[in-house]
Amino acid sequence: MPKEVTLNDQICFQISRAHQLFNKFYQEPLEKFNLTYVQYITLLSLWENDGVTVNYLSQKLGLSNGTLTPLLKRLEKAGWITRNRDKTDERRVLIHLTQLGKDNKEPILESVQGCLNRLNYNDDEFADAMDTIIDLQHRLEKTNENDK
Amino acid sequence: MPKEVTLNDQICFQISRAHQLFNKFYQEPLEKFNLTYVQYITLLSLWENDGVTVNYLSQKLGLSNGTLTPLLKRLEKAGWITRNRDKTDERRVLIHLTQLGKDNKEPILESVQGCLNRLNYNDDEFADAMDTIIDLQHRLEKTNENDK
DNA sequence: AGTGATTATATTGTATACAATATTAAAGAA
DNA sequence: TTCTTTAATATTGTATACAATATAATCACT
Repeated sequence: MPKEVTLNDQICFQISRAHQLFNKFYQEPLEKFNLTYVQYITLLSLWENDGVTVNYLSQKLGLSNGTLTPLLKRLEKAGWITRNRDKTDERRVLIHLTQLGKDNKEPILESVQGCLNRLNYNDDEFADAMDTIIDLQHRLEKTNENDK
Repeated sequence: MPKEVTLNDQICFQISRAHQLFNKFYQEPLEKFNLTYVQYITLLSLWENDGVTVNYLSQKLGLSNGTLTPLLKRLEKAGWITRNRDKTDERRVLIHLTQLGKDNKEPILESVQGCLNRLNYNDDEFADAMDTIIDLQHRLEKTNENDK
């Protein structure tokens, strides 16, 4: 007799839930900066590498340019970044952090870290959790590759 | 000297990636049924419990009614479900599977299972991965609770 | 029965998210 | 140099996703 397929047994569903919970989780530490979770992740990438193209961010964040273009415009409007055509290659748009974007790195990271600490992961637990998730990604990527 | 905060070290980011990859992963098995991943998850819940309210689905799926109402209307339009006001309590909308929705349970599950098998999880690995994700959810939920 | 509070769903506004298409610029070929 | 191809970003259309608000029905209390 085949086992019944239930919602809660689906790993995709549990990953979705974790994703939703993270979105909610980040609301509190980011509220005072008027940032969403995805906008924070974008800034995180820019704090690592500034002055990059939309395409670079798209690869790094795993988001399409159809998602990024409006998102970056909102970040620009809020004063965190600038968007400028590359003078040497006018197809490209270069994204740079503004002084505001640079100055707020530490306060934002502190606010987020304060919340992350409340998750109470010790180093081993955290490493194990990351390994499990990365391993899942690899399995999914391998399978997705085969589709092409 | 404090460690640098990088994108790839963020567990939230890795969860997001896994979520995105799952969305892509489900495209292939669901394409022939013209279903999205979230629509599939909704049907999965209805195959467990049919004739439920929007509110019930909202709780079960962890989605707001602002998300579910248009999603259910699309499922209705495609012929998978019906939406009817409860005669005994006209505030409620009861969601029922159509014959099409019932008849396609097995074909859809088979199509999905065929892809899931390609993830190559054995029972122990799968159980461990699920435990890790559920544990993460609990940590996030506990923290989110404190915010209220 | 009347009314205030509660419940259930729908709507609105904003923000992801991506596929497909369009636009423009650069690079390469004839 | 002109033409084709390629590359980079933007736009459009559809689908999540949720907070805040609106609407309507029910419940609880007097």
